[in-house]
Amino acid sequence: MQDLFTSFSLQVNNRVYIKNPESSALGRKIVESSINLIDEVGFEAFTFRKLGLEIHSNEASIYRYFESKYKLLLYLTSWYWSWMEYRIAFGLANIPAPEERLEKAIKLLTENIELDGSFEHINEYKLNKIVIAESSKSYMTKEVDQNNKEGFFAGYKQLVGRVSDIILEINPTYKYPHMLISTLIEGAHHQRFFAQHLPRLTDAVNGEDAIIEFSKEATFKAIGAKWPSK
Amino acid sequence: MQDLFTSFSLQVNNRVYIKNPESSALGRKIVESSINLIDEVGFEAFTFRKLGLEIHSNEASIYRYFESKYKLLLYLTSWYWSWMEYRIAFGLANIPAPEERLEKAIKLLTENIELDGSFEHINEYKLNKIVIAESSKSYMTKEVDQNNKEGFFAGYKQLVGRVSDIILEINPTYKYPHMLISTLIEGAHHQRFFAQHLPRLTDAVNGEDAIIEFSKEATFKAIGAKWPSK
DNA sequence: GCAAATATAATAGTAATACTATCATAAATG
DNA sequence: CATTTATGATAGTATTACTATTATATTTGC
Repeated sequence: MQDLFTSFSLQVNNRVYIKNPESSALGRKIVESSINLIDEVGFEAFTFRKLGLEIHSNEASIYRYFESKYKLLLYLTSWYWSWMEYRIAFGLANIPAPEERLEKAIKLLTENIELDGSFEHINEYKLNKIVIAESSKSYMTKEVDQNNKEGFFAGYKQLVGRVSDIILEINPTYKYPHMLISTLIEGAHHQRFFAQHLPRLTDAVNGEDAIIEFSKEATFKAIGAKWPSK
Repeated sequence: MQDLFTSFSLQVNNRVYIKNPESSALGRKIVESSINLIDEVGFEAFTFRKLGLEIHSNEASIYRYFESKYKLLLYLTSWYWSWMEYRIAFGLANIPAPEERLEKAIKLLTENIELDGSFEHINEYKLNKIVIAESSKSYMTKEVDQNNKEGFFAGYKQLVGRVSDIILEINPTYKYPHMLISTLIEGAHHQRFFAQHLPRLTDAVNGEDAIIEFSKEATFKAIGAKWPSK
């Protein structure tokens, strides 16, 4: 899988950038360092000026790739969801039983992400932390409808749709597959944040990943099915 | 209930403000107009300068009540959770069956909020919209641990704890009551936002409030109980 | 191998933001 | 009625989120 990915780049809506950052060394450096910097200082304190200093380049040069730091955040989150969909597509290939596919999808969606090194300039571990802590800032804005019209959330919606389809395979009468999956994804992200910063909002259980277990259990019970590994 | 509230003010951690806005006409005006203005322009575009113009007062005067717009947001969200806990305390009083109490609590936590006029200077309808769209910006910050230490999220944690206790009354062996409730609250908020702006992430069902139904169903199934109104 | 196109760097500039400081005036209180 | 306290008016600072201009590399097409 490593080799499959190395000469492979994920698709991101081309309206989130002015110039494709994948197309040049500087562009990749911008993406790579923005992940480090946002992870380090948080999105509010992150500026193109600081990023320019960090990569020994120029603020104005960064603006030739991204219109604003919000667009850069949209780029990062879109990339993430596109990556997640590939992980799921590969992970579920050749699993015939929809219950098993669903269980695997839930695991992939809710597990802790580790650095996997498939993409040289993207640190998936840090990107996951950014998506958890900052991604709501990319859609909880006054521009959400405009951005939605331009297709900036297409990847996320497609991912939710795909996993919902598995639910409908298992239980075609379940009424809320999209709600369930989007709640699950956002919920697991929130729980990872809470576990670190507001533990009273979670329930840590030793010796297991409580967030994955909770997610699986809640999902399968909601649709009235048994999950394979139980 | 209206009369119970009129001479009644909700408790907010006194470290989120410099001077208690409940203590003066200007303070109440600041709170009232900040709700209108944040609802109108969004939290990013909201500034104390604009708020000063709006209320024909002075930027510097507002800074005498709140250290920053983030603290003001913390004030608003703390007030909201404190209000929600009162709604639940009143709403569940005299209901002996824990299943019924849980069902009522879920309804109160996830329903659409309407203006109820119990507090002259607070528009609960708009405040609910603000909490849905902006509250994550009050804790998804680099200062979260510091803020947590100072007790800024105590109201929210207490609310989650209280509802979790009802779950444990119904099913003392359920392992994830806090996760379930915090996921439920955040999830329902997200769903209300998605329903308006990103409907492909939800499932609208005619003639019912799908978000409340989904929340009840998922919660009771997760803990292995039947909900009374079913 | 060189001209022309293109990308990047360096610098400067602007309006707005998120404050702080100072001083004057108005309102409340003892 | 004097004094404390709250508010208003104004100004000032560092930073942000850009845009514009010009100079210098780097790439490419012939």
